[in-house]
Amino acid sequence: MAPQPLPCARPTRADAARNYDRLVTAARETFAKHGTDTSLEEIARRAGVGIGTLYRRFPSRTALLEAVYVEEIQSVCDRAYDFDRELAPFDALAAWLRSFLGYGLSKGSLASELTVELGKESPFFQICKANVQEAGHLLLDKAKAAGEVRADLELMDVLRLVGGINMGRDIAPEQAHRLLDIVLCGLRPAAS
Amino acid sequence: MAPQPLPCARPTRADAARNYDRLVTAARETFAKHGTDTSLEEIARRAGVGIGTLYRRFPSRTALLEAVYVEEIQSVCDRAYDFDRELAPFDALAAWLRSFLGYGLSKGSLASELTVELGKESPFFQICKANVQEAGHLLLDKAKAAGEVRADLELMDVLRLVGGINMGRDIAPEQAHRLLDIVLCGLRPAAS
DNA sequence: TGCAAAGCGGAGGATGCCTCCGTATCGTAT
DNA sequence: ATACGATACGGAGGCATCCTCCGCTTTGCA
Repeated sequence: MAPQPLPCARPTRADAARNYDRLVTAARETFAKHGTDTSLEEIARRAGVGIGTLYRRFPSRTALLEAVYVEEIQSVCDRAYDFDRELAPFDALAAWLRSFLGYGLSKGSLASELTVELGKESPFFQICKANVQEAGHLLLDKAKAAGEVRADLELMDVLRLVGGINMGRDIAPEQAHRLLDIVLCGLRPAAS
Repeated sequence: MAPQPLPCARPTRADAARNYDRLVTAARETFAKHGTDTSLEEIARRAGVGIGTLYRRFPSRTALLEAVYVEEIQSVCDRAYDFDRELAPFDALAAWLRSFLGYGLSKGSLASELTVELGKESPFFQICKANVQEAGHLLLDKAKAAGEVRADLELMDVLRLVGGINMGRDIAPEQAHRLLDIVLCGLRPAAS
């Protein structure tokens, strides 16, 4: 089953669409550079729109985060299918988790908020989560079937663990990868 | 080597000491009940002191967090020595990490902030960290010596991993313990 | 008992969140 | 081309929080 397309809230009217794009672009840049606690007024200013416009389109800070990063999460999901095709079951899972982690690292503190949001209820994230879960299940189930990971693993546990790795802001990438290696070892079937 | 005593910023003058205690107590209760994003003015109000007094004593929200929880972190450290005495190496390490995790869980979102702070530079946390590391090294090194965990583990990696588990707020305790079990498996020597 | 040092506390400036509504712009029907 | 209803814009302003600053009070000591 292919992942569901993401719903898109981009408005139809020309001026509205233009402002939507400006806001998302400004938010992407600003969140990446200055962290997700940048004031929304600052983002509106950079986008050259009024604060009212921002709030009409994105009722909450989270809504803006969603719009900014949903697309990139999707690309992480998509990669799962490539890995599945090209690698052995465990390696595919490992590679995917690595890219999942890498995605988080490249986004700095943003990753934390996004991973936290995985538990929340928002139209965007519901679908995102479904896509992540679908991709994850594919890889995890194959690895289970091949006997290369413990059969009692729950996907959300694995994701949460990987997500937790870069929760502590400013973790060094090489440390993050060491942590992931520990987790990957933990996924292996218990040595009898 | 016994852990170092914690430096105590408790002031000497009677009125100052009284207010210090009131603030810490109010903060402890309020953070526990309403999360760490309670306004500092609210805490000052509950403590029955002015906001100025709070800020003079605790220049930042983090400083207040430190004062509140340093003592409890210490108790987690202390338990390491009990575990060391009473359990086999790996079990002692596991038990300690479990209590480390349990400490975090019981504090809700506070745990995140504290774990993040482990990387920071503050007089309080420097010593805290030293104590945690000392306790952790004791258990980890013994487990390594017994060949019950991988020899290449770094203590801070392990702590960060465990700390990361309850970074995602609102994790269910049983899920948290499942995650810890995965991590514990990951600490084991690679099955040859 | 008197006094200097230490402490107190809240007014107030700065900033951020979010709402509301008068004005401007767009798309379309004529 | 024009007119008009729907849609969108944007910033003033209400509210909350952060944090600083400084005149007044309390304390401990001589």
